[in-house]
Amino acid sequence: MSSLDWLAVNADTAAKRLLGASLIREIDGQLVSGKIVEVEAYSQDDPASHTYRGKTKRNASMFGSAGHAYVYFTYGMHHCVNIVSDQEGFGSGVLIRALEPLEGLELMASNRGQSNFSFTEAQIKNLCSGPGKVCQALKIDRALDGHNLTQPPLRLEKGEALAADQIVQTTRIGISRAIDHPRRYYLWGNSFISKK
DNA sequence: CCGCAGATTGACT
DNA sequence: GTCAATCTGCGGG
Repeated sequence: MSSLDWLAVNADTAAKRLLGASLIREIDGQLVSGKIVEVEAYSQDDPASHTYRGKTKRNASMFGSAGHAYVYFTYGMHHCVNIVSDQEGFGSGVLIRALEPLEGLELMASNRGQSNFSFTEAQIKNLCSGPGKVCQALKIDRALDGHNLTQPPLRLEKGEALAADQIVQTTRIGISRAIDHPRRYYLWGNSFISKK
């Protein structure tokens, strides 16, 4: 079932389509999921993209077909997950920067190394408000690099269509090149994003 | 509340 | 050898 054809489009279009979709992780029979509320687009023609200088061992899955995962390790301690977009052979993907937690919040907290999780607003907002946090909460690492997102233990489900005015477009975070390219998108008014 | 330094590993030059 | 699509805690205002 290649039901992720809707991601075989340029990274910016895929990014906007991914807002509102759900990422569902299964860990030992337990479900952990969240709604995608903040993303960034990267592609081979973009100096800020890992694929800008061509295919390497690290970024190979970003050149694969749409709807697969690209997971990389950075800063010596964090993983980040992208959803591959566009055509096979063109290095393109969408970084998942934040989720609105839906299911398995206690397991998320546990995965994040937090104890005494008590569902306060502040604690819930701290679970998945950043790309490193998302991977920690959903226990995503390079073992899932290249994974097909139509299959367990990590799946993607399309959300409801959004009105254009629900999406905010702005510049990306944490990069040093192409810092003026407005390729970051988030849901307007959503309080689970990493930053305004 | 805000800004910044430190942590720590692997991939690429 | 350099540097990274980050997070956290701490110190100052």
